[in-house]
Amino acid sequence: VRRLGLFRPIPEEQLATIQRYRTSQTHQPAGADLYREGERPVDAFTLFEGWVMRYKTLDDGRRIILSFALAGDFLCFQPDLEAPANHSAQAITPVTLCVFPCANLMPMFRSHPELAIQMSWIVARDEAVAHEHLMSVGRRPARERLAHLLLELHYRLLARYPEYGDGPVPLPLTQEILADACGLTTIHVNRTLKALRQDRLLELSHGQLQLLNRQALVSLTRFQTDAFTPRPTL
Amino acid sequence: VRRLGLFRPIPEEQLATIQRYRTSQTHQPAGADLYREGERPVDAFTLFEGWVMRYKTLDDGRRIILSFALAGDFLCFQPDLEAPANHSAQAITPVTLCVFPCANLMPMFRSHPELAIQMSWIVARDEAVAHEHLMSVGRRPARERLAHLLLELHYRLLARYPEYGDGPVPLPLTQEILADACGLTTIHVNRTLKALRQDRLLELSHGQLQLLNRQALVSLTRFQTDAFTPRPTL
DNA sequence: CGACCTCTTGAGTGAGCTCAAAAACAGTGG
DNA sequence: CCACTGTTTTTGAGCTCACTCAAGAGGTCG
Repeated sequence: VRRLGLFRPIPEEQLATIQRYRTSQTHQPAGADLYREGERPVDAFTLFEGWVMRYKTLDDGRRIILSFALAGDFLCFQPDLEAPANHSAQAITPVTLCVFPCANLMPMFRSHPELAIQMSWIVARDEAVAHEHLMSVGRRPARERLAHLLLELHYRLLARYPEYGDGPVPLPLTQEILADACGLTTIHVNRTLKALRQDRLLELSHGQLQLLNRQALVSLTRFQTDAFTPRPTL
Repeated sequence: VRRLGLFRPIPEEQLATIQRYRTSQTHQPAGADLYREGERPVDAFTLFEGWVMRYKTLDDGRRIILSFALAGDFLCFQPDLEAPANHSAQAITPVTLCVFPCANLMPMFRSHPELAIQMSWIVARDEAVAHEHLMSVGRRPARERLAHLLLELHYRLLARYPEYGDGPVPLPLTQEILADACGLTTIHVNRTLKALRQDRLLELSHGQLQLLNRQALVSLTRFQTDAFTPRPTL
């Protein structure tokens, strides 16, 4: 029961509340769509385990990945909960989710205002992350852009799973996914990774990421941790 | 009194509350910094009149503009209100602001939960706008990118000031600002604007934007209004 | 009437793209 | 355990969109 939606201590009373509004947890296989741009979402989620990507597509197939969600992140909150979703979300690995029917969210906030405040924190953090990506995609060259993303993910993984320490961390992202997150082509991501590897900055293969020179990476990308420190979980 | 922070009707009781937590309105000249990345913000604002840009810079001067705020938008809400700001905001034109000391925000939300819910709406809308920009900057070529931004601004202006109708709307942005919003160079923005003008899609000069072929612009940029419709104001 | 932005145009370069194809890998069923 | 298939990674060659550098024209404000 301790792990039910909790990645930091929450008062007992509040926990009981949350449990009242969520239905039980579910599993989804890799590749499952959690919700789709243009369709009215029925459920919101807290991610327990696994990787999820949030993305948008243009009708000709161009895609941009908005963010990666890791354990503890909340998915599918949007301004108007009755409106169609403005982006899609898909499981990258098999995932475990805690389901909150969207229709329950507003009542939940109204009866437990503390949760509404927490939600505004969560969304504000998501916005800060989006701003960080905007900076990368708009103003950093491919090398810095990719390095920055990998540093971000490494930082977030380590915050969540400190046991990884200095060793390699699992990173189940294809080069195509990295490309869509950085606004580059798959091919150019490949070449850029090769360069980073040759410069002994990092190693990425077989789904494992190893930072070889964190110092150099941080100064190359001017990496700031602010935006990526975890926030309270619902 | 009707225009004090209100761009849509708000119940009397709620209005009284807001007024209790805000100090009176102020004016700032064009170019004034409202808050700066890395410094702890003291006030949050509702913008009454004028244009504000939110932006981030890298230490070597590269800059990206995250969003433009128009009348009714709320500025300077962030996850941790005690932390240094993660981006800067500057007045583009002279502005009129309604000031909320940051220290008052949390107490205000706690005593009036409805406002916390509205804040999460506002932030979620800002996030959706950021996502839209991410799509542009990451996946659209210069022409579409610039046209999309101009359409967005035109759409938002018209929603706020319907009296402009089909005519030209004031757009007090330099090409350098447009460039930093699109992740392009000033020079390339200039050439791209020239091309859009020659193709009779739009006219932009002397701070006036005129759409000449809205139809073509919408289909060129696949413009969706969803993200940009106004939300409740604080 | 200068001084300073902002806008405009030209010429040349390069980072990242497209097209094409081979090599490595992972999952599947026999 | 292996052949088979589809996905992912890797490499080469050539091109183009957007960038840099440079300089002139136009506006605006003291």
